[in-house]
Amino acid sequence: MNDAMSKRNTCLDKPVKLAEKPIYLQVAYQLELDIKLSLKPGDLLDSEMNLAERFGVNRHTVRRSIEQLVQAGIVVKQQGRGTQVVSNQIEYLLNPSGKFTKNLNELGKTAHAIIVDKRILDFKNVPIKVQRYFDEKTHDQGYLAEVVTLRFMENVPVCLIHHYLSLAHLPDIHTSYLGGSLHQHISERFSYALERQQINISATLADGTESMHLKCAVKSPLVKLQSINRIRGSREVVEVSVSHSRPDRLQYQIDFKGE
Amino acid sequence: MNDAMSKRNTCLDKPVKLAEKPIYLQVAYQLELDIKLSLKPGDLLDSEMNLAERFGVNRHTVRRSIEQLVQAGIVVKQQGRGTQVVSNQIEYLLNPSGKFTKNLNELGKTAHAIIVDKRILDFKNVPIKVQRYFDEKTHDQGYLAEVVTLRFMENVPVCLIHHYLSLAHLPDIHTSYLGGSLHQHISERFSYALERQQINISATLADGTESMHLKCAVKSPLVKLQSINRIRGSREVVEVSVSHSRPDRLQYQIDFKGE
DNA sequence: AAGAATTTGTTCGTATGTATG
DNA sequence: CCATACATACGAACAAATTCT
Repeated sequence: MNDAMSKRNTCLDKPVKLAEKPIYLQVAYQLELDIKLSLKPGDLLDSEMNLAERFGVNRHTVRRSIEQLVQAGIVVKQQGRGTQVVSNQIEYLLNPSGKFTKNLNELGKTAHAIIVDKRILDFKNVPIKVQRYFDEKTHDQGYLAEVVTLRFMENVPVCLIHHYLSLAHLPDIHTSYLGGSLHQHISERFSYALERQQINISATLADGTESMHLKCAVKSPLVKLQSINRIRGSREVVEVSVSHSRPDRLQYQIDFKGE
Repeated sequence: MNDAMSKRNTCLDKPVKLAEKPIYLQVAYQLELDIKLSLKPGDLLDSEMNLAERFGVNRHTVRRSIEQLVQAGIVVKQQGRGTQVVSNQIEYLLNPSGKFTKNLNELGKTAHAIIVDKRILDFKNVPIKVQRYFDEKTHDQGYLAEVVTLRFMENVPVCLIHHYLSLAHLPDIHTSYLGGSLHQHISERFSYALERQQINISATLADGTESMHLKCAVKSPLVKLQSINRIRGSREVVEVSVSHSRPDRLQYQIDFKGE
């Protein structure tokens, strides 16, 4: 890496138009190689200071390199702890019981969710695509709760979800739900077992908010799933959720019978 | 913004635990406000140096603030020129009226399809994600047929599909299939009834080829579905297909039982 | 349980390279 | 050629979160 720095020497006679890539990209490339060759998911990278010393560059430069890897979904950082190699894409099976957290925990993955935002929405301000799934009664009442959650797997944000919830069925959901598994909370507090009725599949580009939460680049592709959840055995739609997830981190899967 | 900096003063007597956000975020917020209030798309921001002076912070700090705006898609930077407010984001248009809803169970059975390309592939050149689903026997044989089809609905191209087909089971598929429903052709010619075993869901950005065939912009989001097809009742995988479809034209849907 | 050590996060400063007009 | 503006890189110091002792 020191070759790169020689560029800064003030030798007048050398018309070196090296046109090399910036150091931080070279370091990022080398780090990525190191990770592939000698590190497993979950391993911690060497500290920024050590890496800086090893590559003979400033700590800022290393930080910028690592930032590239974060953007690429290869590592995650945590203050006070370190920089951790992330496991490969995780496969997630779509089935009628939409219990995200539970399903993943059963896969042996640590999963959790935090609340990013919540509010009460006038029904008229609910996206039309969502409105259509709620029935007249709810429509008359005029309000829905919107809860935005961010879901993590192994401390990596993978999925930003807008939940639209019927206040008729779940009166204080926007205050009582404080994170974790939403469906479990609903089941415990309201004794409703929810089940998926339908899922719509689409794709979008990450906007500013999504890129911020999901730690991905603006305009990177996201899988968009809209799922309709109703009370088991009934036709009453209680929740419509719209999720945006990073395809590089989360691979949805559908299995057809036979299993 | 200078209040923020007073935090660094070494006044021992003030236990100010301001708990404020980092300066770069405060500056970013203020900049965003400025842009909304007094700048039009296309306008250039003040230079980093001026902004640094105005906010009383280091230029690095301003750079980091602006970086936030870049990530959020609010501005773009150009070396030697300046930082420009971006024209109102071109909203990705979901065309509600002209959208086709398609159930995944019917995928691959559509009638109108044309062949874009076909060839025999050495197994080693098959994408790894596809390779893994074919068993040893096919692997030994060493070749797969790749057929690329473009599917239309109402004369609009909606879906570009790469079919990877086992030549062991479908010896002359690459010459005998001439368009139309692929699964029907396979059923008629080889008496194999295919059934879908699994679907993987992802999202990508349209590349040159895809945008050409699908008549969409390069880098527009596409739904990517990989489906694994085997002979009904057996475990033998005969076809793996990877489809890219326009979410504005084609809405996939999964229904869970109860239907 | 308290404190030290470690690691990432933020901010300042300075210098030089490179693209634009 | 020159002035301007962004890009890269170095150094130093302290803050904040986590882990270890």
